[in-house]
Order: sequence, then structure tokens, then C-alpha cells
Amino acid sequence: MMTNGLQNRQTAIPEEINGLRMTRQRQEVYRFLMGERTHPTANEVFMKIKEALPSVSLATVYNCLEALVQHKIIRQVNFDREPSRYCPNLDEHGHFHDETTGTIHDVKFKPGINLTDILDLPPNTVIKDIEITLRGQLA
Amino acid sequence: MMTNGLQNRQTAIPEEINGLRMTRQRQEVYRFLMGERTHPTANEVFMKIKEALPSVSLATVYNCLEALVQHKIIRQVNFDREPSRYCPNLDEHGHFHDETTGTIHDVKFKPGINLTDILDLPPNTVIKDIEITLRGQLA
DNA sequence: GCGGCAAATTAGAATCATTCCTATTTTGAT
DNA sequence: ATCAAAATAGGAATGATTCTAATTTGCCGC
Repeated sequence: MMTNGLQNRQTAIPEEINGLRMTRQRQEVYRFLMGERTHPTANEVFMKIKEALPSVSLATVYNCLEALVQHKIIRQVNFDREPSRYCPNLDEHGHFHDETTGTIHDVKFKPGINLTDILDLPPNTVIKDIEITLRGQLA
Repeated sequence: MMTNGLQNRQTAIPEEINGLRMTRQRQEVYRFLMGERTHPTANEVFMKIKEALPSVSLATVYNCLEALVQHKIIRQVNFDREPSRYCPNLDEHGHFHDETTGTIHDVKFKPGINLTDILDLPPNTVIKDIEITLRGQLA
């Protein structure tokens, strides 16, 4: 008599992603982020998912975000020392901060570009992560 | 009877750099940073220049660092949300974090590379600053 | 050389994102 | 159903940085 265990009207989220058990709280964080290109902060995530899950705590949102980041389901983006933001785009890309509007835009690399090709790295260097951040304005 | 007003045995620092008046505190911060490739934090700068200037305050170190950064005499470097670090190297370059030792190394770009060439930026974008950060280990 | 003014400095309080703590709840395996 | 491990909630603690208010300093014209 049971179909699949979670008959929600929203997009179904698997019970596990990249080895991370998708609890209700993690689902809500994940679902919200996947639909956002605005790179929300932890607090913005918190405010939003409280609508669906009023008892959720900010600490849990931080826990969920950390778990999702560690399982490479989302990315954490830091700009200067502002609050961390979270990004569902896993492709290699950079972030452009428009100083005028305060918005953040993903920046792709031109095709065929390998980042490490242009860097003068010491030999035997194993790069695990690259972050490129740009600041400026859309004229 | 007076020769030049500051008869210090160390490298003489001009009274003004890039339009910034070099007070005693700013001089100490500047002198220390110029001799360092370790990208010190504000607190490390503070600890160090207290030797020469015991009455200096941490707030002043922050003020000096901010002034030096704004006048483009040094650069501020952020890695994730760790304490900011400060860098005397004004050439365009990136930063590599060696996870094993915790040290930070400047990374040059290969000659002839123009960063904006490889990025797929929207038209009419004015870039004011680029930051490239790498994390990994020296194998 | 001297009063006045703006800029710089100081010490400590305040801020605020994030982490820690810990009791409670939920989950999955047996 | 039972038990251990994992996850959660809420509140306290942390720590880099910034703010505030009160001195101090440097510099100007007299």
C-alpha cells in the first residue's frame, strides 16, 4: 500500500545524496538553494525554510549547510569577510560581485581554459580547490 | 643641529606614501609587512610592532592596515572566513594555501596571461579587483 | 614659540557571523 | 520493541572586527 515513502507535491529528493542522508531539514535547505541563483547567506536560508519548517534552528541550518558542502552537494562562497554564501552550481566557475547592486553572478571560464595552466605553481603541487572572485560594476 | 627629523637606523620611510601620511604607527606596520612574506594577520602585526611601540593598540593596527590597503600600499587577503592577512606584494598574483603546513604562498601568473581574457564576463563589466585563491598541498 | 583644529590614536565596549554545548528527539539496525 | 548513533534545537560562547568617546599629536598661521 505504500508507494514510495514520501508523497510530497514538490520535486522528490532522494533519501541520500553523495552518501549524505537527506533529513527533512537538509531537504529543505537543499531544495531552497537549488532554486536560487542569489547565493543566499545562512541566515537567508534560515528565514526561508522556517516557512516550511517553523521549528528549525539556525544552528541546524549551519549544520545542514556544512554537511552539504562537505559532501560536495553545494559550494560555500566567501567574499572578503562578509557572511558566507551558498551556491548550488558545482561547475568550476568564479563569482562576480556587482558593487552597484550588491548582487553576485556566476562567471564561467572560456571553453578550453584550464585554470592551473595559467598559474605558475611550484612543482608537486596538488590543488584541491580554486576560488576566483571579482569585484566591480556593470556599467 | 637637526639632520632630518627621524634619525632611525632602519630603512628610512618617506613621510607620505600614495598620499597617506606615514605616522609612526603606520611606519611600523608598513616596515614590518614589507619584510614579511608570511602574510601576517592583524594580530600578528600587533604583537610584532608592540616590541618597537609598546603603547600601540590593536584598534590602531586595524586602522593602519585599513589606511594602507585603501591607499594601495598593501593588499588584504582573505581565505574562507579566517582572519584577514596582509600582503606587501602589489603585483597581480594569487594565493596558495598549503593545507599541510598552513602557510600561504604567492602564485604568479604565467607571462602574457590576462586574467579577464579567460573569463566569460558579461559585456560592459568593469573589474576593479580580482582575487584568486588555491587550496591544496605540496606533495 | 603658541593657540587652535583636524587627524590619529587609544582602550574598552559593542557587534555579529559562526561555533560550541548539551539536553532532547529521531533514526536505523538488531 | 530496544539501543546506540546521528541529528536537532536553543542558548551560550567565541573571536575577528568595528565602533565610541576620550586623549594625544601634528601642523597651520600668528
